Amino acid sequence: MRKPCCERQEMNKGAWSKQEDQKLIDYIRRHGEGYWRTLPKAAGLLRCGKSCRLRWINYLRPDLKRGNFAEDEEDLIIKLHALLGNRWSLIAGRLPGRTDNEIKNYWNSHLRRKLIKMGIDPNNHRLNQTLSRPNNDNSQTFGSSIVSPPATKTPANDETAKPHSGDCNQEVSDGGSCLEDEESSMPPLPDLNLDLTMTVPNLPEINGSSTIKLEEQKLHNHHQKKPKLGKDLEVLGSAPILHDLFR
DNA sequence: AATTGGTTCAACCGCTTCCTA
DNA sequence: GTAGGAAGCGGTTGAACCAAT
Repeated sequence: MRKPCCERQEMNKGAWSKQEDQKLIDYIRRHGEGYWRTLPKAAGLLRCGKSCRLRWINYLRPDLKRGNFAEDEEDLIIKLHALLGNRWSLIAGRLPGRTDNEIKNYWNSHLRRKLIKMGIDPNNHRLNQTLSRPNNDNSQTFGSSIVSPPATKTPANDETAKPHSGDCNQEVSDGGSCLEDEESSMPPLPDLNLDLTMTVPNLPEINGSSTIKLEEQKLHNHHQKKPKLGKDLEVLGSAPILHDLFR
């Protein structure tokens, strides 16, 4: 049996009050991030550690950039989504000041619709079959062989979304690497201009090594305790397609 | 002014991954 | 090699907000 995260009954839930925010900010200023499990008690908060972490990461962190997404940010998200699927944290790693949650929300509320309007399937970033191919024959059509970026988990394709499974042995990017693997047998992608450069201030130069540096910095910021970026880091470093793109 | 329907986004939940003993 | 705990991730939910009627 799995223990619920907030097993104590007296835990607060729902929206955070100003006082709670302040307590969390004060505590983290004094002691730094991390140790989420013990933080709430130490900070005098009636929240579970998970909740504190989320609140800090998504809302209270001082380096957050809040506000509307710039056009180049939109572009970058779309391109990264095409490569990585719903790996929001990885995508967020390339957008300084943006959180995975924010990007995920923005994707679901704006970008998805935008792509649909353009006749592009947001799940696989290909031109909608109905538009591009009136003759939708069957599983042979590219629809089924589409690289489904790992993302869109449905019971049916859930497997491909899981790192361990899938036809693309490399966890990564099931999206990315599959994309590459199947590239030759696939119909051409709509011109998404997969040039992943963006003019955002503070964005470290985008290339293989800086990519890794960025992630390493995250590690460093995270109390020596190595978060589970290992795989993704590896992935980013090794995925040929990304390697090339970020060179 | 009230109601309704759509949208947004903060927060929660359940699962996976990683680390350590 | 394995089990347990902690952290992290992505999907989902629901309250708040907004525009249309």
